[in-house]
Amino acid sequence: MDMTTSMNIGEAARHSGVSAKMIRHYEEIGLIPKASRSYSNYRTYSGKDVHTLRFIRQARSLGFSIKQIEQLLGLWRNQRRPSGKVKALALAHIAELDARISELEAMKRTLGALAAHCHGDDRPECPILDRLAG
Amino acid sequence: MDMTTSMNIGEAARHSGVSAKMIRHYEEIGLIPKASRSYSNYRTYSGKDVHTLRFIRQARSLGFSIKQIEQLLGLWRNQRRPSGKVKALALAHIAELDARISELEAMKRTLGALAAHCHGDDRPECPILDRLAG
DNA sequence: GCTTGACCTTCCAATAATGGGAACCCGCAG
DNA sequence: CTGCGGGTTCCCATTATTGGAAGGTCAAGC
Repeated sequence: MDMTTSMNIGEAARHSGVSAKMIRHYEEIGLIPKASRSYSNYRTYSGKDVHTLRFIRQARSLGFSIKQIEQLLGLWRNQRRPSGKVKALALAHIAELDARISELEAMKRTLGALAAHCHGDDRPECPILDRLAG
Repeated sequence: MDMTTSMNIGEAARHSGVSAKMIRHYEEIGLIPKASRSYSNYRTYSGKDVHTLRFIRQARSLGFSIKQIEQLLGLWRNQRRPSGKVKALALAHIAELDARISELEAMKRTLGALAAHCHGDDRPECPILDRLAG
């Protein structure tokens, strides 16, 4: 599949790992440019487009938001980008991940401690409910 | 504030830590029963209602979903509940938390490794973008 | 008694990302 | 001609929460 291969959205989806639904969605919100259309109004994609879609999928799989991916795409396409900007985006995202992880771990810790003290049998008394009830 | 104190939604919000918006929402989706209304159609809440709202807020702060909270409320209100059911809910939620934490940590690990190898200066080459580009 | 401001009401919309489905069009094979 | 496997658009649902508009109500102050 070279850069001039032209394919329908289904093929582009298969080759990129991004669902056809999402490809249309990304176009609609402007993350990717509007695809050119065939005579019968079908969207057509090139190998380069598929490459972009893979980039997006990879970024999504690392938890980047669409807005962040917009930035990343811009930097990717810019041959004169300073890698510092990319790194800054990555570090900011890592910080967000850390914040979310901390939140979840705090929940887990609290809940784990409560569950550890719950008999978990047929008796009704339960420190978990007691805590929730404040 | 005893169990017979009657208050408007704003007060109930202040006392429970749940926003008035969310109280209305919880009523709408059936998580809490429809509040009784004053002559002028204002929702009225008792201290007991506020207690329930606090319970909900606490459960939300531990990451329980609304559906899970529905279950928890049912168990809380049931004097003859088996604590095993509560514990099962808690453990299931802990498992979900674990799964989410693992996902986020995998992202963080990958991204951290990539960032570590990025110069982060004015030069354009960047292993982060290289990885995203596949 | 009237105005003002704080409060309440309902309804509608938006967020982030994705999936599901209906109704309809297109092209090819049997 | 029919059927199937694409494609198209449009609307809806998810999860929890927030924002706002347009309007009714209540208490205080003048």
